[in-house]
Amino acid sequence: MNKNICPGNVCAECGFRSSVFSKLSDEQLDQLTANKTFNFARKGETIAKQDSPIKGFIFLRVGLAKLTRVNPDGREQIIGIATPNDFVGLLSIFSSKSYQYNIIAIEDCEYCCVDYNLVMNLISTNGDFAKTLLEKISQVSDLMMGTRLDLELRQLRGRVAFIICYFANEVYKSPKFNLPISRREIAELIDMRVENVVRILSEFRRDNIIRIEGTTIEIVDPDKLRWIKMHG
Amino acid sequence: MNKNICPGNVCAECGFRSSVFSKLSDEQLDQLTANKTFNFARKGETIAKQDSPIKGFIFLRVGLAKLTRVNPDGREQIIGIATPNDFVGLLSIFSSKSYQYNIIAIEDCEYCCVDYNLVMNLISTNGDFAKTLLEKISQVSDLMMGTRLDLELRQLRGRVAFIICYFANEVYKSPKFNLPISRREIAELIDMRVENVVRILSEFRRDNIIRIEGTTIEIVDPDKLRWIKMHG
DNA sequence: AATCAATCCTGTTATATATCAATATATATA
DNA sequence: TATATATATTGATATATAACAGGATTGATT
Repeated sequence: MNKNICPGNVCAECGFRSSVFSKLSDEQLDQLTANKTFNFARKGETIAKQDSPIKGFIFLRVGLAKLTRVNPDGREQIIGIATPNDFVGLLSIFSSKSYQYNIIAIEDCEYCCVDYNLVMNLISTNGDFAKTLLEKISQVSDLMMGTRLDLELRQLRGRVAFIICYFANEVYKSPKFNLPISRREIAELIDMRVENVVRILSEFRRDNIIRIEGTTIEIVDPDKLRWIKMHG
Repeated sequence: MNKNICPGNVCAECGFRSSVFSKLSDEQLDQLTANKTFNFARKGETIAKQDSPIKGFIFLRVGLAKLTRVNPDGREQIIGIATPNDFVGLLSIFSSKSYQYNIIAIEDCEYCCVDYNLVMNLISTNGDFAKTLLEKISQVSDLMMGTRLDLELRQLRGRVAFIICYFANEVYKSPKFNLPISRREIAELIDMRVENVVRILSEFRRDNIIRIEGTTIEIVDPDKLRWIKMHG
């Protein structure tokens, strides 16, 4: 990892500032900025490794990353996708000395890593900052939990529809997008088998619900897709 | 709900004190104690209702409660069991003005409800308290998430074994216990159908893995049960 | 261009789970 | 006590999903 100058705007204007750190004084923010590293991760590279010690708070500036874990059977499970301006791994940072999940870039990423001890000190001295952090953690946790619970009681078609809508609405905010993960990874994300992911995608294409061109997916019939997401 | 004198030990000696509020000064704790209500809930009664406004922090002193939610399809899902000394609903209390889940007693319960605004003020003024809270939230969230993720990739036999082990090891700390929930509720908890819960329990009994007498369950062959939990 | 490996895709078959039906048992209510 | 109502149970059947097999396509490497 390289400690570099952040190539983007200064922190005060970055998503970095606007979200979790908004309650810090200018002085405290300067202190933080001085104690962070700026990093790149190419697609496929690991940003953090499950069970390895937590070095700091990871703020994803640009790109997408997957959060994965290897379950006891050795099967790999993707538990979520991190998008720009996310604090990744926030969930477990207060309950463990090591990361509970792998964080792996699925697009080229830029991220900042903020010193762990410094943040901990700020929490102790700045209660409003702590409150913001509590809110953020709570949101992230709620969202993830809600997503998993939603997925659990859908069957395969519903799950595939769900994930297509997720990328279109939440990640790319466009009905046409470049699917950043393989069929295998979709399967790992929504707990199904690769063959069935493929099959159902083909089925959706056959029924003119989506269009597939190489790695690009376009939603053609959003109503029907939404219906399947809810009732499939 | 009645505002009563707590019949147990004073807060300073209660689980209440020992966990999340350990970093408070005596003065702050007194303040908190003065602003809490003590309540009973009989088996089946609702302690908090999904989508209703959050009144305060709920601390479960005695008894068991289930956390449920009604998903968009109207199907009821149990997302977890709260045990004594749990802060229930902690997960969403910072991200929402209303409860994300129902909290329903499955045994007679005693619980305290601590004033919301007071806790919020304490967070702002006492950073170490905030940190403790962050840790607690993080733990709860991790545990719940981990449980759901574990359950997701098990099949039915594995899930049933999981839930029996859960009650024996985590809740009652004994191989013989009184199952506090119905077959239907087990089904809602581990995402399966009542008939299959019954069927698999009978199967386990037939195979001399458990003994069932009325509402009592006893684990007879813990090794085999653990094996099924892991590989079933 | 040739080779290899990974991913993608489709059909067939096996297995797990849900659904339906019918009865028994317990629990609440009048 | 009698009657209704929810829960528990078991069997038969339908459906959804996984597993297996074989081929097509893509991408990287030599």
